[in-house]
Amino acid sequence: MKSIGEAAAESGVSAKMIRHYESIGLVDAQRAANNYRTYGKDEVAVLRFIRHARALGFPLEDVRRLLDLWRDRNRASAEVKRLALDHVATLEAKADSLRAMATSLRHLAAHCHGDARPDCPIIAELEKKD
Amino acid sequence: MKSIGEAAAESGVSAKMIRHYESIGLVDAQRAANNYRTYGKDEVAVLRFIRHARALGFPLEDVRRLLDLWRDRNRASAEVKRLALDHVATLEAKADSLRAMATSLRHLAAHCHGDARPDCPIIAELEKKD
DNA sequence: GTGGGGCTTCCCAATATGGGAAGGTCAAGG
DNA sequence: CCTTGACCTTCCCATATTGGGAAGCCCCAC
Repeated sequence: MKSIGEAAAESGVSAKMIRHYESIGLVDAQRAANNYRTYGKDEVAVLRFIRHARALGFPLEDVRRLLDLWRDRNRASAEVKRLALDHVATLEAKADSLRAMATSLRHLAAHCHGDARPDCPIIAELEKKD
Repeated sequence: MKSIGEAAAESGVSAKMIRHYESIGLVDAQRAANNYRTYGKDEVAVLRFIRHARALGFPLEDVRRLLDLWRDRNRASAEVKRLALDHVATLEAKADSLRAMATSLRHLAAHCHGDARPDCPIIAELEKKD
């Protein structure tokens, strides 16, 4: 049985986050006689799973569903796939939005002298009346 | 002189946000005898400026600097340009990060049957040991 | 038995936006 | 004159995720 520090080192999830995930019901922890949390291999595997899902940008509520599906041996892979593709759509929408901002701003900046003079199309765009 | 509701309608910034921007010192408001906030054309122009900057993804701290530069008639456009291009870099980094997640996940999903069977490469990836 | 490192809980911080309650103000209309 | 409704005020709370830090307990090594 590992302490929270060991579980953190093994799973790559900070102790702080492990406690947080427990507080929102994503992970379980046994308690030793001294009230310290203890973790077995299963819990560490859950933590690693969460870390991987987070690395793919899944919000914690999605992670919760993924964990449920993971534990469900009778899951339909269709459900996992739907969850994943919905998330992909969300990611791509956000990426598109950010890239659109970047492109607009880059165009504006391209026309800015960028010297000591005050006039600047970026500022001009921001102060437009529409 | 406009009320906060009128300033909101004219600027496209919600009354809630106008109050918030005031609380963090981005905007100023005069008070009428009844303690209601009042706004002139200048303040509405500031609010519009903020909305445009936010639409380009500038965080409020950047907006604060942009407002200072806007008000400074002796500004060097180089400063505005640097701020903008730094922000563009941030936006593109985030967009790239999101797109990388989307691409990985899309590849995983492409190999998922997506039927009633439980086995799924997405889940398999998440439970990997590394 | 003391020091240090790890553990506990609890509060606060950041981001930006909004919901909603409780109460003040004002104009219109019965 | 009084009510009603629309607008304003302030204050608290919520969202999502991660971290910093304090105060205090636990245990091992020296």
